[in-house]
Amino acid sequence: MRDVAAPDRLQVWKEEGQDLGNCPVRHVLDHLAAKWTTLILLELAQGPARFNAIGRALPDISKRMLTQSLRDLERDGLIAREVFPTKPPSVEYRLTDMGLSLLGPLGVLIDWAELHAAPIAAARRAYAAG
Amino acid sequence: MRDVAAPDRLQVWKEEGQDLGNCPVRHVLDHLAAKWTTLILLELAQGPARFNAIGRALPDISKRMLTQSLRDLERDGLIAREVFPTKPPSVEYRLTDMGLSLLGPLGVLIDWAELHAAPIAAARRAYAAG
DNA sequence: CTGAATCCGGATCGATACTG
DNA sequence: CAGTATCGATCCGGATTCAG
Repeated sequence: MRDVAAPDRLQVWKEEGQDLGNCPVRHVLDHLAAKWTTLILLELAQGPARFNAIGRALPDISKRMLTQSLRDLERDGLIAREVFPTKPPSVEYRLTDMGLSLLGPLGVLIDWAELHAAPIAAARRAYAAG
Repeated sequence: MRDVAAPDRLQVWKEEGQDLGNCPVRHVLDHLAAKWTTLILLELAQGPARFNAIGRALPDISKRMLTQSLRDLERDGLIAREVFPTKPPSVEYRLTDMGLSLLGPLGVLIDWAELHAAPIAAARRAYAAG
């Protein structure tokens, strides 16, 4: 059970003298929070896709953010970018093995989020009211 | 296996006409990414704590951010705030049941992050070099 | 088609000083 | 002890425009 292990994690880190403001976990969480990277990962989980195909799948993303998010993910080795020298050129993005392995933990979190979406919304309303 | 379910999630959402830019999952991920909330949750996982105690455990957090992060978590019902009318006053924060239930999924993600921290760092260096 | 470059408004964050 | 108020710097994200 991770419910038992998790509480000790922070203590272990502190004993190891980890920089809590800059630990490896933070980098991962930052990515997940980047507003689009998670959706891109989920989209690519359905198979490789090209730039505009991803853009179409995520209606409200701008080209700027799509480019930036893809670069971030590529930089961390979660997705791979392959250019086909066709005319006009096409670029395909796909999950790497590491990116694929993130889908599991991510799914767990998504399950939690969906399960608790209603209680959270309720707590928010209660907080606003009181 | 969630590795199988996750890829379909996005497709399901789209079929349901979900607003991908504003889905419940996003709210949760935003919190985890808020740079401090995760650390606060881990700290409180070790037991209830008072304002300054949390602050001391997280060396580089400012009072401003600590207050704000605690408010956010309280607002969403992940932590509870109890004021003791002592003199001087003391305020204790503790995880709610819902907050406690988040530690599991969070731990899974942390495990992944720790396991892949080295490969990610390597990918980053390789990207910077190439 | 696939991006890069630029500009800009708003949100965010940290430090400081102050209150009950 | 437990915050609040305010200011300034920085960052982020969106729209637009340009290029290969």
